[in-house]
Amino acid sequence: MDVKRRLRSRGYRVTPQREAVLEVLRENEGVPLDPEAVFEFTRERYAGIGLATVYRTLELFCDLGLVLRVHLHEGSQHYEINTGKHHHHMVCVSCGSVEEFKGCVVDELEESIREDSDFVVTSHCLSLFGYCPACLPAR
Amino acid sequence: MDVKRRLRSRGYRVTPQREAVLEVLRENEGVPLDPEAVFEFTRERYAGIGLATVYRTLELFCDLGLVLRVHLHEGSQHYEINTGKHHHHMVCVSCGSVEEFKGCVVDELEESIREDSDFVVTSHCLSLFGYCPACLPAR
DNA sequence: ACTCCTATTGATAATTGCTCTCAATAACAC
DNA sequence: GTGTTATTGAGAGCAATTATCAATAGGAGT
Ligand SMILES: [Mn+2]
Ligand SMILES: [Mn+2]
Ligand SMILES: [Zn+2]
Ligand SMILES: [Zn+2]
Repeated sequence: MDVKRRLRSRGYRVTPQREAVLEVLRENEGVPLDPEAVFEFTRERYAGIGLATVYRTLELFCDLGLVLRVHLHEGSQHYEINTGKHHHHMVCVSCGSVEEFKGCVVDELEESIREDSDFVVTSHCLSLFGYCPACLPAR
Repeated sequence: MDVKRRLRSRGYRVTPQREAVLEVLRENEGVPLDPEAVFEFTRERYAGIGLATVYRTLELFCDLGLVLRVHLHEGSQHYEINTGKHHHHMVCVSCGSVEEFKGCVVDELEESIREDSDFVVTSHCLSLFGYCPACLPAR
């Protein structure tokens, strides 16, 4: 694992809790999970893990760039493994299903901003809302 | 006021609390405020207003389309008067200042999605993060 | 393998942002 | 003015997240 090295090189320790959380996120590639869901899945691998540890681990992994925060504008934050492929999400306002889409025009947008404004953009957050194919017929 | 008419026509009542909140939002056009800030400003006009009333009023105004919810991805929700001009925001990760930008490429994006996917997009949420001109020199 | 230092953990308390409840109040149609 | 009922303020309640802290355990050094 490259992750173990990355943790240790920054003074962090490799714990079974952290390994279990990482496994869960990897198994759910493409499915943004909230902390409660990560907690439940991780308990199946490491029964004694505490919810606070899940929160702490998710934040650490975000800092390390292993994991990405996803804002689906629901009650809680969501997280997904960072595959390196930039993308965003479409959320069905009817059933809550989440679909990825790759084409992100924001890179172009950032350029046009560099012209209009003196603001230097370093990141962005984009989510789309609407109806998934399954929910479309019902209005 | 057109707003009074709009409220009454839907069975809502025109109260001094609602008028005070609307005034505050109008005075702060271009400055997304969180409920606590709206509360504090409104108290200067209507000292006895309760925080719950502010929350209820903001939600009502959103439903009526008078006010827009702004996700700056801070702890709390933000709100701004709806001027009818579609735009998004850039947030300085250093000082927290918020700047508007008009050019939104998402409309084009929604089109390309209509081709790639069966998902029907009805709305979107976009925010940009980076450094404002004032904060740039200091890294 | 043993020791020591200290990062990490789990349980739980505390905090935050927001919503609900309910009796008192006040719009406003008549 | 009167009556109906939408609205209000105070405070309880709630859900997500963060802080606290004593106990535990990773792992570098021996
Ligand atoms: Mn994704
Ligand atoms: Mn704005
Ligand atoms: Zn759906
Ligand atoms: Zn700044």
